[in-house]
Parts: sequence; structure tokens; C-alpha cells
Amino acid sequence: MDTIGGLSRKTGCHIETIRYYERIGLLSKPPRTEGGHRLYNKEQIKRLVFIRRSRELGFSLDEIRTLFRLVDGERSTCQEVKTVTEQHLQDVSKKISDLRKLQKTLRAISSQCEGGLVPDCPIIESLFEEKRL
Amino acid sequence: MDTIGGLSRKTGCHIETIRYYERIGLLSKPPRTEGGHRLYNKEQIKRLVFIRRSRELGFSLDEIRTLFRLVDGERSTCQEVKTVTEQHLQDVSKKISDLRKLQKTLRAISSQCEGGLVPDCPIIESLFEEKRL
DNA sequence: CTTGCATCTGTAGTTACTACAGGTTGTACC
DNA sequence: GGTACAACCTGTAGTAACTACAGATGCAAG
Repeated sequence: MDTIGGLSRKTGCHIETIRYYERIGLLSKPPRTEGGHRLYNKEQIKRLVFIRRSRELGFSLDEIRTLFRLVDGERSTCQEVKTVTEQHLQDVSKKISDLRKLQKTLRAISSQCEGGLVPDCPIIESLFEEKRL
Repeated sequence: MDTIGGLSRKTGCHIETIRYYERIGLLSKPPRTEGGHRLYNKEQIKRLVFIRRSRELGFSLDEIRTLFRLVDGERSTCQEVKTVTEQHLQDVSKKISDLRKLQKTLRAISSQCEGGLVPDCPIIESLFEEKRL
């Protein structure tokens, strides 16, 4: 059994964050000592690792909630898990392509600027203009 | 002179957002009608376009505040503008590379899953494991 | 003058945490 | 058994950049 501090060290998750996950119902309420300190078992450590790992992969807390529901469901619905993952993958891909466009535009306007003490900075100019991405 | 609704239509910026920008001091307080309705002139439209365009390019409101300070400063410090832009460009590039890694991992774990009604879903398995990105 | 849309202020909600303040518990040491 | 001190507790407020109301007015057309 671990205290919250031990769990924190094992998972690299801040104590406040662990309590936060409990508050929003992502982690279930652990048993307590007489004095009220939380005590965690292996199952709960596993759950928190799952959350951390999913967060690292960019899943939202809501998506993680969905994944837990699927994991805990009687029928192991692998297809649904895959659907959530692929939806998320699409979101990530979309984000990458958006950022690439941004990168291109920023590079373009930045390269036009020579960095001198010119009154008419091409970067500023282009920011005052309507979009032409 | 435009009402807030007109400004909203011209810039594609929600009315609430315009008021929000005013509240946080990003847009200056416009004159009002007798009854208290906001009236905007061309200068303010320009400012809002600047904000929208910068937001589209992913600048934070804080970065935009900095850009305004530079624009309004007596000395037109083009170099500083370029610095802000290139810093932002670096952030964007970093985000892209992070997302690419994510995409790779998600693709990897997703492809391992056949989508059947298997109890041991490889996606779930890998989420219960510590990172190996 | 009335209808009805536009606008007003102020507050609360969103996401995923983080950062306190002010109080209590657990434990190591004497 | 007392005491020092770290670890823990609860509850609230703050972060970014808005969005979404509620409930009250303003304005313009018929």
C-alpha cells in the first residue's frame, strides 16, 4: 500500500493531480488510514499509469473515461477501443497539418524581414492584413 | 462607425470575444452612444483584424500584446518583432515534432489491433504499460 | 407606441491542471 | 511521552482563451 506521495513518485504524477483525478471521478476513492490519509493498492497504481500513458499520447480525460468504460465493460469491445484510437489519430493528424501550414506562413513572413530598424516591418504589415494563408 | 455587431460581422470575431478583448485591455475602450452601445472606428477594426490574424497564426494573446507594444513604440524595432516571430516559429516546430512522435506511436498500437472481440486488446495493453515511445 | 432584435453587464462554465492557505497526521528521535 | 517536521488533508482560486448564459436595457421600423 502506498501513500499518495509514494504513488506520485512511482507514476511521476503530481499529488494535486492525483487528488484532482479522484475529484472528477477518473480514479476511484481509495481507502484511508485512521487519520484520513489515502492508501493505494496495485490496481490503482495500474489505473494511474494508464491515465498518464494515455495523456502522454494526447487522449483527453474524456476519451480516457471512455476507454475505461470499454475496459471495464463485460464484453471486451476491441473494435470500439480501436475506433476511439483512430478518431484520436485523425485529430492528431489534422493538428499536424494545420501546424505545418502555420509554420510555412510564419517562415514566409519572417524571411521577408531583414531585422533592421525599418519603420515598415513586413511582419507587422502582414499581420494587419486579412488572411491569405 | 460600426456597432459591435457590425464589427463582429466584418472580422468574423464573436461579440463576446470582442468584449473579452476589451476587458483584458487588448482593445481600447471605444466611445459609446447615449444609451451605452459601443461604436467602433476604422482604427479599431484594424486592431481587431491584427489580433485575429495573429491568433490564426497561433500567437498567444500575450505575444500579441507584446507585438502591439512594439508597433506602438516610438522606435520601430523590427528586430524585436522578428525575434518574437521566430520564437513562436520554434514553438510551432517543436509542437509538430511532438505530434509526429505521437502519431507514430498511435499508428503503431492501432495497427496491432485487429478490431475483433478479443479480450486482450493490444491497444489497452500498451496503455497499461509504462512509456516506451 | 409597440414589437422585437441588438446590446448591455456580470457571472459561471470549459480543459487539465497548479498553487496556495491554514489545519491535521504520521513518524523519527530524544 | 513529548516534540519537531515532513507529509498529508480540505477547500478555494488561478491559468488561457474564450463561450454561454440571465436578466435588463437600447434602438429602429412599422
